[in-house]
Amino acid sequence: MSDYKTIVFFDLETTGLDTTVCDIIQLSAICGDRAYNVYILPGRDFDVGAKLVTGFSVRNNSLFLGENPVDTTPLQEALTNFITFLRSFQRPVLLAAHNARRFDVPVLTRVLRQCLLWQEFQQVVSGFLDTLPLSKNLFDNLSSYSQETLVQDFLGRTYNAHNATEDARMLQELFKAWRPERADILNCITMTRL
DNA sequence: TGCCAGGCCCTCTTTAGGGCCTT
Repeated sequence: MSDYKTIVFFDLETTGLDTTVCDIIQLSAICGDRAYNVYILPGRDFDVGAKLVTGFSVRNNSLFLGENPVDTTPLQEALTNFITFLRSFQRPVLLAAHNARRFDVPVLTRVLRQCLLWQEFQQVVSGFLDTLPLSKNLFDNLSSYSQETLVQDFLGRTYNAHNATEDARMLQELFKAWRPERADILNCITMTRL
């Protein structure tokens, strides 16, 4: 039975677009005023596009955002802490991201399975909400449905896209502005357990 | 040198192709 009590908005920055191999370098989530953010040192090289778009790089085995080094957390610990963060909300919890079904979900699912945390995750998160089809269902004939354009159109502002913290925060703001009906939301959910 | 994601959606479609969306 698909249902939810809490929606947590999240975003990943990764080393590339190939969901079968890319590494997560930043994981951010927000629900109301409560936020989670972590940086992870990738185990593989960045695709050229990802380096340009995110501004992340690795030098001397350290992760940099622009010219600034950032503290990193081992992947296993980062995911465990993420699940602990999610567990603090009223269940069932939905995780929402833009283009979640095609990008964030396969990446997050793969690394959770690799770290043997998928079952623990499933106990907390009942499903994923994809705000890309949600936006298309809610609003016909927009020129673009990219998150950056939607933020410009609905919130009237530009922001630091491709920083996971800002992306997750802006997605939450968009969702508030859209005020979707429960039925609209349930139409765009992928359950974690079938 | 040239390749380098992939599934959904749309249309001048279905014996197909190109754009979108995520990094």
